[in-house]
Amino acid sequence: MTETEPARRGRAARNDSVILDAARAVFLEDPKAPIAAVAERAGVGMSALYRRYAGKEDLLRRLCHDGLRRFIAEAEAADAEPDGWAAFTRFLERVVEADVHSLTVHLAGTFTPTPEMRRDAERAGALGAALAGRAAASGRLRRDVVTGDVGLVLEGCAAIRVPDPGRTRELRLRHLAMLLDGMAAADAPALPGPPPAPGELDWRWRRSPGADPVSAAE
Amino acid sequence: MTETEPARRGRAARNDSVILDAARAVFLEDPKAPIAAVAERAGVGMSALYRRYAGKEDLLRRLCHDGLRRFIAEAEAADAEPDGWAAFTRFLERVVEADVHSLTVHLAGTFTPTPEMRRDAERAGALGAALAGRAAASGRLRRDVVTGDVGLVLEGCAAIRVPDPGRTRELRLRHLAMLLDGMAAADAPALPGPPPAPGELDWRWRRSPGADPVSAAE
DNA sequence: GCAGAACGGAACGATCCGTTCCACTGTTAC
DNA sequence: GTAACAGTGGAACGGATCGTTCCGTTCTGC
Repeated sequence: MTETEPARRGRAARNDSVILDAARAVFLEDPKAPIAAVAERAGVGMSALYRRYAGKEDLLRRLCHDGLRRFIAEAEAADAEPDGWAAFTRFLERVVEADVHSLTVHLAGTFTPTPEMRRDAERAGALGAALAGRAAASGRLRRDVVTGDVGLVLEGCAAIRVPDPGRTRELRLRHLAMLLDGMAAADAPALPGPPPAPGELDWRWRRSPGADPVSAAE
Repeated sequence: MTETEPARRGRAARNDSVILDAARAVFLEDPKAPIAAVAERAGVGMSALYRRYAGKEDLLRRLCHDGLRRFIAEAEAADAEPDGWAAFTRFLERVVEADVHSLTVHLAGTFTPTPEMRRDAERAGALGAALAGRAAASGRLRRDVVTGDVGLVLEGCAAIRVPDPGRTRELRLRHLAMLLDGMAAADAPALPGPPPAPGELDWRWRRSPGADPVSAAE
C-alpha cells in the first residue's frame, strides 16, 4: 500500500470518467438501457463497471445526483447576474443546453434517492423558485406565470429529440426562445387552467423504484 | 350465419370498444406496456384480445392509425374556420386535448406501418403545413416560425404528464397557450438556430420495429 | 341437448438483463 | 525471477418479463 502507483491509478482514473461519460450518453438516450450498453459504449467489460458501482441502481443514482448538482451550480451561477430577467433566461438556457432535466427527472423513480439527494432536490427547487421570483420582480415575466410553469418548460424542451445530439440541442434552444417570448408576453390574455402547484411535478421523486412506469419515453 | 344475432353481436361490439378504449389508455400511459395490462384494464381475458387482433403489433397499428385519422379530422375541421389564426390555434388545442401526438408519434417505431398509414401520415403533414401557412398569412404568426416548429410544439406539450389524466390535459393546454403567445410575438427577436427541416421530425416513422430506441447519431 | 362462438386465464417458450464468476494481463514488492 | 494482486474482459447463469397459445367453460341460437 505505498503512495505512488502512477500507471495503475492513472488508467483506473481514466476509466472512471470514460465510464461515467458513456453512462450519461447511454441513459440520456434511453433511461431503461441495459447496463451492458454502457460497458460497450465505454469500450470496457462488465468488471470495470461493477468494480466501481455496486449495481445499476448505484450508477443511476450517481448520474442523477451529478445532474442535480449541475442544476444547482447553474442556478447559483445565473443568480450572480444582476438583471433578474437575464438571470432567469440564462439559467434556463444553460439547463436546457446541458440536458440536466433528463438526467434528473427522467432517471428519478429508477432508484431510491439518498437523504442527501432529497436535500439537494429541495435546494434546487428553492433556487429555481428564487430565479423565477427575480424574473417576476423584473416586470418582464407575465404576471400569471408561476414557478411550476418553469417545470413545464423544462419538461417540454427535454422532450424534443432527434437522432443527432447536437441538432437536438439547437432545436431545444430554439423552442426555449419561443417559450421565453411567450413567458415575457406581458399583455397577453391570462393563461387557462389552474397553475401548476409547487409539488405537482415532483411526483417522480416520490415513486419507489419498483413502481410501474407512467412515462416513457421512454 | 343468420342475419340477426343481437345479443352475441351486441356484447362482442361492446367489447370491441371497451378493448380499444383500454388499449388507448394503457399505451398512452406507457407505450411499452404489456398486452396483458390492456386485458386487465378492459376487464377481459387474453382470448378477447387475440380474437380481434393478430398480435400486439396489430393492436398498436390500429391505435396509431386511429390517432392519425383523428389528427386529419381535426385539421380538416379547423380548416373550415375562416380566420387563419383561429383555425391554427383551434387545431393545436384540439390535437393537444385529444393527446393525438402520443398516439401517433410515441407509438411509431413499434410496428411496421401499412402503405395506407404512410399516405395518411403524408396527408396529415400537408394539412398541418396548410394550417401553419394560413396562420402565417394572417400576419399574427411571427415570421421566422416554420412548419416544423409545430412539431416541436406538439412534442413539448405531449411531454407534460402528471398521474391524473384530466390534470395532464389542463397543464398541457396551459403550456400550449404560453407557446401560442410566443409564436404570436411578432416583434420578438429572431429565433436562434436553423429552423427544423420538414422531414427532420419524421425519423420515428422510418424506424423498423426491431430497432433500439433513439439510437443516437452514428 | 347440440354446435359453435366467445371467452377467461393458466401455462409455455423466448428473450432480455442484472449480476456473478473465472481466466488473463500487467505491475509491484521482495 | 516470482509471488501476489489490482484491474479487467467477457462468457454464463438465474430470474423476470412478456407475447402467444391452448384448454376448459359459458352462453346463445336452433
